[in-house]
Amino acid sequence: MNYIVFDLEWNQSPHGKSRENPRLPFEIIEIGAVKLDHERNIVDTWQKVIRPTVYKTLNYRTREIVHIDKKELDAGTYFPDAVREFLTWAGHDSIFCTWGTVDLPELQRNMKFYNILKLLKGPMHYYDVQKLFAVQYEDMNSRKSLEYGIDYLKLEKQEAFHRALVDAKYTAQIFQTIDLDVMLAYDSIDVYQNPKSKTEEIHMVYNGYTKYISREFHDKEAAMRDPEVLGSYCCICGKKARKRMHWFSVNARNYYCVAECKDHGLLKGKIRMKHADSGKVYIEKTIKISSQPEVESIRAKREELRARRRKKRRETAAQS
DNA sequence: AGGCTTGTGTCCTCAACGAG
DNA sequence: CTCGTTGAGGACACAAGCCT
Repeated sequence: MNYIVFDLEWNQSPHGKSRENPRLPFEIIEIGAVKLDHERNIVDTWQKVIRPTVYKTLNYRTREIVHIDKKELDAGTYFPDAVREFLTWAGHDSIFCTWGTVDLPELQRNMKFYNILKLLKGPMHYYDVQKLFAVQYEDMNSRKSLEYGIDYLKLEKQEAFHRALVDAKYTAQIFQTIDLDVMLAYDSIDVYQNPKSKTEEIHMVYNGYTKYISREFHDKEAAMRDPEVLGSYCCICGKKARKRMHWFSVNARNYYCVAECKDHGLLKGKIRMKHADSGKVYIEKTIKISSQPEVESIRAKREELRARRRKKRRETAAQS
């Protein structure tokens, strides 16, 4: 088993949104990758410039960021050939690692455009090094730039950022500093190819929380009627926990609840609605260990929401 | 410039319910 | 019965911050 730390550079329509191809808003122009063995020693690298077929000139903003000239692009590899070679080089039992959450979806969107998405089965586990960096060095929820991470760790900046192999190397260097237990406790799941059937649904148990990714439902209401979606199970023992506060929403996408496990105490649940490509919806549910003060603040949040609506109504009623 | 995510806030509609 | 109030929540806009 190897780790494949990769990075992409991409381009977009040079003439604005009105003249973009809606199936491919971003076109990959370079793939760079570093292979690490199971002890995270660097053992190989791989890099290819991709010859664009959709946007043949660079968007002015892309030109400012990515230092690739037209000659290099014109001499590049046709995307499907490059991806086939990349995946073969990566090997089937490897785990991908990227800085942030966007590279894997972008890779798959480009693959879908060229009708070769079947070469990469999803959903898949991967390591988001940007997230691991936040867990180990920051406040857990921050998302910093790659350069911030390199500066923070005082690693040498020999090569300029924003070439795929360079950024992949920097990401790999940061990845090497992440404690094994942090890494194992915080893997990520890419759901560009979200679960379609009950058997494809994902149930993950982490240190202190669980994650569930559902199959597709016709709409939000159908999802919020499903017993599996609504259930709150203890993230330690897996037993059904008793609801202390029913699912309530702050907006159209997020639902919260509080439950209590007989043996392991207070739990907080969060449901996030996601839109699948097909127009249907699926949900991501996390259940975490909570505490009395946190439950109080959730309750306060709900009360505040109600109070604000009440106040608003009073004001509008007073005006008319 | 554009995509994506997360959090906030506003406005509107719907249904339940009690008062008159 | 109608009306007003209330909770609930959908639709949408906006602002950060990442990514290129």
